[in-house]
Amino acid sequence: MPLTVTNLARACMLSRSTLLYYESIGLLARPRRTAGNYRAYTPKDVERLQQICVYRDAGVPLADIRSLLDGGRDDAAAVLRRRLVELSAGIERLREQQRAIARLLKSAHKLRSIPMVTKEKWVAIMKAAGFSEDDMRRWHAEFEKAAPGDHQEFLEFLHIPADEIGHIRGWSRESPATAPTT
Amino acid sequence: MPLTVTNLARACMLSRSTLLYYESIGLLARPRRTAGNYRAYTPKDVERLQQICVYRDAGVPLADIRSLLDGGRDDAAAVLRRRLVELSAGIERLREQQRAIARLLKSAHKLRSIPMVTKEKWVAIMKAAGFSEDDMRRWHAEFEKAAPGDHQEFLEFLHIPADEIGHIRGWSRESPATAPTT
DNA sequence: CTTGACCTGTCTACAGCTTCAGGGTTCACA
DNA sequence: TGTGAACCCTGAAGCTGTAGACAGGTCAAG
Repeated sequence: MPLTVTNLARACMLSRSTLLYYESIGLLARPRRTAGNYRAYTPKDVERLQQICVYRDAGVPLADIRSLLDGGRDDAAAVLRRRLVELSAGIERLREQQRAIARLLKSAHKLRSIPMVTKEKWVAIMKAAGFSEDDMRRWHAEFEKAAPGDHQEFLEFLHIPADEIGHIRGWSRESPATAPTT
Repeated sequence: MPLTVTNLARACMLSRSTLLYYESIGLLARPRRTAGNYRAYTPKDVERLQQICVYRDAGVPLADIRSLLDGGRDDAAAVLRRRLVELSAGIERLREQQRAIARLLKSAHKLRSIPMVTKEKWVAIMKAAGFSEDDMRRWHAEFEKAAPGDHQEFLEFLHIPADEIGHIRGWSRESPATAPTT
């Protein structure tokens, strides 16, 4: 009546695959085998697995668990304290997501339209992408020259009022598309 | 001056790879290309990406984001509320881990020895694995017959006192290893 | 014309598993 | 003795979302 892999897995609330995986990465030693080549776990294997589970339940990465149990000399307490810090960060991240969702739901009636790209946002994006004011002027000029229709559409897309659109397209036509940077 | 992939990525605090990945899975449309085959993103692309980022920041899986933006008709609010529930569960899991670590650290002086396998634990494991009292008796008998030395070692391993070990091995030898289940 | 900073697509890796394909073993029951 | 269910085996591939490396194309400036 050897202790087989599925039985041990059930006893430890893990899946058979998980045990096999642990064995494959060397976290769990290869247990002895029965005549029929079935895994037969010994109490030592079980003890090891239980230790693994303790750390696993604490969310310690498998690599760390291995070094704790094998190398032995990394202080377990240090690893756990490090994990504690990670956990705080993790919880904070999730809370941040909760807040983001709360904000979205609060403006639920606008869900369809978020996020509207406005002139301001577009400029911010382009600036963040490293475009200078000059770059943008040349970009408009280029756009106006190459595809005036699309340019108009684009400006409408940014929800810019008609008169300002006229203004922009005006100076876009005047300024040379390939003007020097200075 | 087209808006290229790296620039857009930087502007949105993503990596180039991420944008390429989104494009590869069809979450982001393939943008138009310049003469030199560079990606040139339009405001529409940018808007799409911004919407993606909004949901991404809320931790919504990419598949859900796609169905929200494309299929359109899964209620965004429903997805967000579902995500909210997941987040609560996630936070609770992390808190549980914190508690587990706290318990471990409280008994720091014992860190070396956790978790000791005792007779009780072993029996619990075997029971959880579906072994009946009878199964275990037969198991002992089998063990005693096949490898008496290992049996002794195993019992010591479980921290069972010497006299009880003698007792167990005694009846193990007497009872037939292959006794019927009844 | 070269230099250097961009861009291109493709491939690999990460964690921690799960699932699959294509078999062998064990055991109770007829 | 045969059959079927419920196990077991190995090895490989797939999953999520992202990061980074690679070899080569493109482009503006000197």
